[in-house]
Amino acid sequence: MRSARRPLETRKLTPRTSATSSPEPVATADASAGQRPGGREIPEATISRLPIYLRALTGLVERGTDTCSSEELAAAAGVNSAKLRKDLSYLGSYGTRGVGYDAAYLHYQIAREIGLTHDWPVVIVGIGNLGQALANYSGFRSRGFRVVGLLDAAPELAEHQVAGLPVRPFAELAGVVREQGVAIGVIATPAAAAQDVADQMVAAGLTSILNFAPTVLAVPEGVDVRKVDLSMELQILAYHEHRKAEALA
Amino acid sequence: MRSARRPLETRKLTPRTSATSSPEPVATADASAGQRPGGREIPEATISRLPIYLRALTGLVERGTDTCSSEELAAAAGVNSAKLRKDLSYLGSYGTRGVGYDAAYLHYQIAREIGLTHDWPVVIVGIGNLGQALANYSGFRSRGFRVVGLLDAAPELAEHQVAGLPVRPFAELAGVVREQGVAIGVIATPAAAAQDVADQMVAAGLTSILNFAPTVLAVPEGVDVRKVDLSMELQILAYHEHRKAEALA
DNA sequence: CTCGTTTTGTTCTTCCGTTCACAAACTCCT
DNA sequence: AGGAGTTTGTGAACGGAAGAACAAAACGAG
Repeated sequence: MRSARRPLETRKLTPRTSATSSPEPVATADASAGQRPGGREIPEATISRLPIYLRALTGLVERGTDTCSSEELAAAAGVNSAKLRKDLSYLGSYGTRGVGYDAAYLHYQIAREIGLTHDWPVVIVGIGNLGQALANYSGFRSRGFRVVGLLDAAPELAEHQVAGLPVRPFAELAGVVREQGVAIGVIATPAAAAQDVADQMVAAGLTSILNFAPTVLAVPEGVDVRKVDLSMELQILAYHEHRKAEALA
Repeated sequence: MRSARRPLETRKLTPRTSATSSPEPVATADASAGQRPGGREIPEATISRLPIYLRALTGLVERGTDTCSSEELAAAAGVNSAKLRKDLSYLGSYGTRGVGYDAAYLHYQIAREIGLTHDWPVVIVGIGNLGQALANYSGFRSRGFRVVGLLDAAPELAEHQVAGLPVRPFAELAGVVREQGVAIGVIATPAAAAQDVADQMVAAGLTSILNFAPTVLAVPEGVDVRKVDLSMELQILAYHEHRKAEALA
C-alpha cells in the first residue's frame, strides 16, 4: 500500500538544472587528485550501490511513479533509508524536503554520475558457454553496454556467429580495441588462460577488466579489475548452510 | 622466484589431529546463538575470503608445494599477509611458527570449515543462455557442488538434455528438492520471474538462494540470498572509467 | 644447550562504513 | 499567514575491518 499513499500530482519540484551545486559557497581551492568539481569524494561502498538504486528507479518509473520518498526507494533497493539518503547526498542535493525525489530526474543524475549517459563498447574474450551467455545477455545492452567484439583462441569458432557477431581470433584483440575505442574487456576463459588474456588486454590499451575466470589477476597500476566468481558465491552459501545444519545438531 | 626460496623438505610439521583446539582452557559457558565449539565468531568478511584462500591453496598443492608462508599464500590470493593470518586465526592455529602452513592440511581445514567435505546438491531454475552455461560450468562440480536438477517454465525445453540432465517443468521443483535433499537453489530466470521462483523455492524448503536475476528478492528470515549482478559490475567499472576520462580532461 | 633467524598469532591503532537522531526545508490545511 | 505534518540532508556515535607492529613459538647452527 506504499505506492498509493500520497495524494499528490506534484510535479512542481525544483530540479536545479545546474549540476554543479557546490554546497560550500567558498571556492574549494584544493584541486587535489581525483576531486570532482561538484562534490566530495564518493566512497567505494556507495558507488557499488548506485547501480542498485538505478535499477530500482527504473522499476519505479516504469510503474508510473514520478515522486518517491527515500523510504520507498530504499525498500525497492533493499537497503536502509538512512544509508540511501547518505549515499545520494554524496552526489548532491537532488531531493526536496517534505516531498521526496523526482524519480526520473534522480535516475538521470545517477546515470550521469556513473557515466551511463553514453554507451560503453565492450569486448568479450573466451566464447565458451559463459561467454556466449554473456554475449546474449540483454541486460548489458539495456544498461548502456554494447558488445562490439567476441574473441576466442580456438579457430573452429571463427565460422560461428554468436549474438549476431562473428567470433574473431584472439590475435585481433588490439585491432578491435583500437577501431572501436573499447575501454572495457570481459574475460570468460578458463582460469589457465586468464592471466595471458589480461596481459594482452592491458597491452591493447584496455583499462577496465571484468574477470569471470577463477584466478587472481595481476595488472599494472591504473587498470581496474573486478571479478565475478561463480563458485565462490556458492561456497559462501554452503558455509552458512553448513552452520545452519550444525546449529540443529 | 618466490617458490624456490626456501631450502627445505620439512615435512615434520605437527598437524594437531584434534580439531577442537580450544584456546581458552576454561569451559566457555556461553552457548549463545551461533557459537561454534572450537572457536570464536568468524566475521563475514573473512568468510567471503576463505574460498579465495582455498583456491590459492589448490594451486599451490597442484604445483607441488607442501609448505607455504603466509606471505606466499597471501601473494597467491592477492591479499595482505597480515589480513590472511588474521583470517586463518579465526579457524584455529593451523600454522607452525618459523615454518609456515602445510598446504594440504590447511586446505582440508578450510574446506571442512566451509562445509565442502561433502557434496552439495544444487538445482538451477531458468535454463536460458545463462542457466545452460551454469549447468555446464565445471568449476561447480570440481568445488563440491553437484547440479542435480534443471527446471524451466517453458515446456519446449523439456525434450532437451543440458549437461547430461533433462530439463524438467518448473512445477516439479518441490519433488526434486525432496528426493535429492537439495538445500541450495540457483535462479537464472529473467527478472520478472525471479520473485515467484524464489517464493516457490522457499516453499519447497530451500534455505540458500543464489540469484542471477537483476532484482531484489524478498525472502523470509532464515533463508540466505546472495546475488550476482552482471551488469552491476560493468557499471562500477564504467564509473571508474568515466572518472579516469574526466581526470585527463 | 643456547643463540639467532624465521614466521605465526594477536594486540593496538586507524580508518571506513553503517546507523541514529535531529535540524532545516518544504507542503498542505485552516 | 501561520501552524501542523513530512521528508531530506547531515552531524555524531557506533561497530567492524584493515594494517602496523610485536611477542611467542618453532627451527637450525654451533
